[in-house]
Amino acid sequence: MPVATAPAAADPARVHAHLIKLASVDRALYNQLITLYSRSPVTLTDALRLFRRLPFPPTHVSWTAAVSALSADPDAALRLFLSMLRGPSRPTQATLSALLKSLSLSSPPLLSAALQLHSLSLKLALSRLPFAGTALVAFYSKARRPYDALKAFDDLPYKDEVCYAAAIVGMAQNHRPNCALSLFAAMRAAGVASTVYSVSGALRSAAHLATLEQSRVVHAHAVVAGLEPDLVVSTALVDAYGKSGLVSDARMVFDALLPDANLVTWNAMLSAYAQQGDSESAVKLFDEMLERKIAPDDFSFLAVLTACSNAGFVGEAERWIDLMGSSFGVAPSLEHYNCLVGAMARVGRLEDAECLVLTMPFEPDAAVWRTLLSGCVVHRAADLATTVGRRLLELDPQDDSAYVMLANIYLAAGRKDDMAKVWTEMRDRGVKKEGGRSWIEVRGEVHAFIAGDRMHKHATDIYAKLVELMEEAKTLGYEEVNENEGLWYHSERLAVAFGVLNGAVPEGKALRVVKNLRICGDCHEFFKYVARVIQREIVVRDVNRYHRFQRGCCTCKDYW
DNA sequence: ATAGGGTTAG
Repeated sequence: MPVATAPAAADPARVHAHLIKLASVDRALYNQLITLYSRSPVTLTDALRLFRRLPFPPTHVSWTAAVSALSADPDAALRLFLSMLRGPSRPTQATLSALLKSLSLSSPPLLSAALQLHSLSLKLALSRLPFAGTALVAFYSKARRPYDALKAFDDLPYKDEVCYAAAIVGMAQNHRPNCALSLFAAMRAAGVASTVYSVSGALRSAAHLATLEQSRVVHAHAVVAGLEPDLVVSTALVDAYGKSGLVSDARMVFDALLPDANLVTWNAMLSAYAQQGDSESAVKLFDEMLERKIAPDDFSFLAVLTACSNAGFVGEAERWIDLMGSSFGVAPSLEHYNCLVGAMARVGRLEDAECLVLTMPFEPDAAVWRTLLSGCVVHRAADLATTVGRRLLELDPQDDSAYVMLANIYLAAGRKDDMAKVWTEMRDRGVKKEGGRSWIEVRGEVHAFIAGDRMHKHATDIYAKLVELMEEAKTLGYEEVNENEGLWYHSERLAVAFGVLNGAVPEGKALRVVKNLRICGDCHEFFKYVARVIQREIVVRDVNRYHRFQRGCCTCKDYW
């Protein structure tokens, strides 16, 4: 072995000289050396020097190795690529994929350069080759062009596990969870092996949809494929179960990998508790994290503070804000303060919350005003809502939720004229109310509802069941807050009524509904009674958190 | 020889 005769590693300059002597006898070795040196930032300049002083004219492999070495600097990589085109060497799919990767690292990704590269690769008949095609899929995904990414994927005549993974992850990144999951299913149907990449992409999508069934299906698949021990896969599992409301399953996966859990894993578990408003478990886990010498980051504190906010623990939230900067060196951000505002608003300390918003070390953004306004909704503070709503609409006149909240507050306060003004203003500015949508998973199938819709094939049964539930709830003491018939068929009610229909959800199992907006106050009240009527748990995940209705109570303690 | 895909928050 010639390498065995190399001088001792203690003298890197001599090792270097020796390696070059070895390489000069073989072009392949020389090109490999460029790559080897480019792997570490310390030797990166050596890699480029090697390329410039090649003892032979650079081949397409040398060019590709050099482009790849420059991937952290897209402009330089691009310039090098252009000099390649001026010479006799033609780019291959390897060159294109290296350059595309580099272009995707720039923020924002260099789209126009990539488009030119794409057209060049079409001309050279490279775009349908696996490496170039996959690089295109990945590039368009990172450039937020999911449609182009899918087209590049469809163009590939042979789809291997890497391009499937790129497409699945790309759709997950671009908030196309249904698309990502059907790609995952298609991949399995085509007999293409799943990998840690495709599985984590699918799990991220299942997490996005909060679909328990899909999380379980992908989990089972990961176990069979032997991918569960992978840290990223396990972390994605913790997150998917957490988001789907199965905190105990999330914890089981978490405990199984505990010695290896990294910061991201701990944060995923923390935010699972936060979404349930389970601040005791969140804080307990946080302490365990410290015992294991994992240093918390801004994200960890955001999870803990979200838990405090959801639980309405003002004092706790104040302590954490103070502590994170003083004891952990993590400066609180506006988002952290937003949680404290949320905690105060939830428990009805609206003046304190307003004072905090005006005096905190950050300029409040629309999200903060929205938090405060939603506190005004819960506590029916119409006067404060007027000023808060104005500030919010100054910052974001297109925020449909602001108009809706204001109108609801005025309605509850009997100020019909003010309410009418809000609706008029909304219409004049061309703002459309985001429709409430709810969905429920039944036997692996997702059924979606919008308020008042009769699109479902069992609509008649669903409405009949709803009336029945209503009557029974009333015998237990349920009173409608507003004599407003519109509430009767809110999307979340339709979803629950469907879940109660014969055998839709197995006996004794909780009904799990996901809603795109905040759950309506009257529906919230109604579900407390329905849970008693049907004698099982109703779980609703709205935009903010989980609500679990059991024995006439909700885990949010009516703070939300 | 060179080259493509991953987890928390929004």
